[in-house]
Amino acid sequence: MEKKTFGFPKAEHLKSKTIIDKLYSEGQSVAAFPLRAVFLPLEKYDEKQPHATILINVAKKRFRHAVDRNLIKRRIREAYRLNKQPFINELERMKTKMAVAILYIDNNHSSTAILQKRMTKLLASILEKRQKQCNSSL
RNA sequence: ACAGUCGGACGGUCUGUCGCCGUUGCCUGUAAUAUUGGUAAAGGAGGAAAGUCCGGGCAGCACAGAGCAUUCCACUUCCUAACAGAAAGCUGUCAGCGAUGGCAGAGUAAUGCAGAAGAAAAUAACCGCCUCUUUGUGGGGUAAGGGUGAGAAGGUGGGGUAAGAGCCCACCAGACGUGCAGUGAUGUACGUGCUGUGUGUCUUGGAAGCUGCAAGUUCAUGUAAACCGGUGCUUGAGGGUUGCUCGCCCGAGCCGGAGGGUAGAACGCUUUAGCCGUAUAGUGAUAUGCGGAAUAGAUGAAUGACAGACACCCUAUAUGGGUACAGAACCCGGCUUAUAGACCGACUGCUUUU
RNA sequence: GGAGAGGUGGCAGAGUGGUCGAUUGCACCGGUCUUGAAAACCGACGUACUGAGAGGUACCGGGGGUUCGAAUCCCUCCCUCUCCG
Repeated sequence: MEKKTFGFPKAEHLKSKTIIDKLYSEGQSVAAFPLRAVFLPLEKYDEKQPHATILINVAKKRFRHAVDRNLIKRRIREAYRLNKQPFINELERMKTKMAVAILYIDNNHSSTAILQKRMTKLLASILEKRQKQCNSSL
């Protein structure tokens, strides 16, 4: 059963309200302007679940019109979709499942090229922080 | 031609790469039409999807009846499922040379109020004018003139008079009555001297049960039909009855405290008061008949990202720049607001041109 | 998505057709008291334009309308907050 490398199916969307609440209250954050990620490793390790579930959020305060918010969300989604593979592989190696919220923290639009660059950096820094934590806890 | 007014209709297209959503077919898989994964096909935002300002459909709850309140609408006729909307008209007023556009318009029988200013805000006499006279800081007449005000007893001119006044006359504005035209608002002719402004209460006619798809229905998960206090069980606790009252109905629980569980799924969910074409009726909104096409239904929320080409616009050329407003959340009918560009039809013309 | 509530000096908060550019409290400024400060008391106190000054005009989220007259009533746009299974 080969999984697609660039897909972003429904199972990878973060939907559960309980996990989201927990994520925002207990999760840790990492920034790579204009993006910010809040992430939380999950306690249960379920084989059927994907390794990372993602939530993308653009604040209404920053962009009043729905058209603008949709455009940014779509660009972020594309950036994640095209650059997620190294991140997923690493999580698979570490045997962790993770919930991640990606927030947009700028008041201006950003081009797709910039977002893609920033996305790779963001995902790398999440892994770095997670790695440190594991080491220190051991 | 140019400038403008009104109405209608449109609001990018194609190719490639990588994705998302539900539908259908096939394969996988199964006890099974469930579930999982794969694959193919044809689809996948708007004229305003927006604001949520009105009106419905739909859903749940409520609804014996009576009275009293409350809110909204208001020129006329007409359309509609309905409306505070649309259509065709009427009157007044403002803007424009004009086509045309904006705004206002139920009634006044009764009754209340009108700050400041002003003599007085409606049985009007401050100044002024005229007159009488017992010459007093007096009596009477007078709404033409002054000043105040949004508004001062319809307006202008003439006659008339002591001075004046619809007191009389002409013209103008309104009201009422009659005739004529019109379904009607209203217009028009004649007659009657009938004539202050604004705004409440009120009157007349019409409408309104409440809550909204987070409505509501079903399933899953999970426990606690447990514990403490108060009150009640036909001598009626408590509840429903639309805002209130009467009256009526239900009938064994109800209120408070401290705590426990779930925050998932499915249905509702898209085929209609809808759209297109055409014929007939109507000035028109619209109605009726016939024929035709139909594929968004997501739910931390899909309908895209990137690259290229074309098309259109701007600038003197392009190698340059630009292509609006804006994203469905149960569904429709309107209104309002935002909007680059561009098309069709009808009409208007002051200063313009032929 | 739907349903409501509100916007007034620097801040809070009254005013619901006429006396209102605006009452009250806090803050700010000046004075009294004190060696000094606080508290208390007294006084003054919005912004812009205009004017020598006295004063005048405009402003109650923005823009229209009704009215003789609007913070108040009506329409429309903007912003803020609350509620829902």
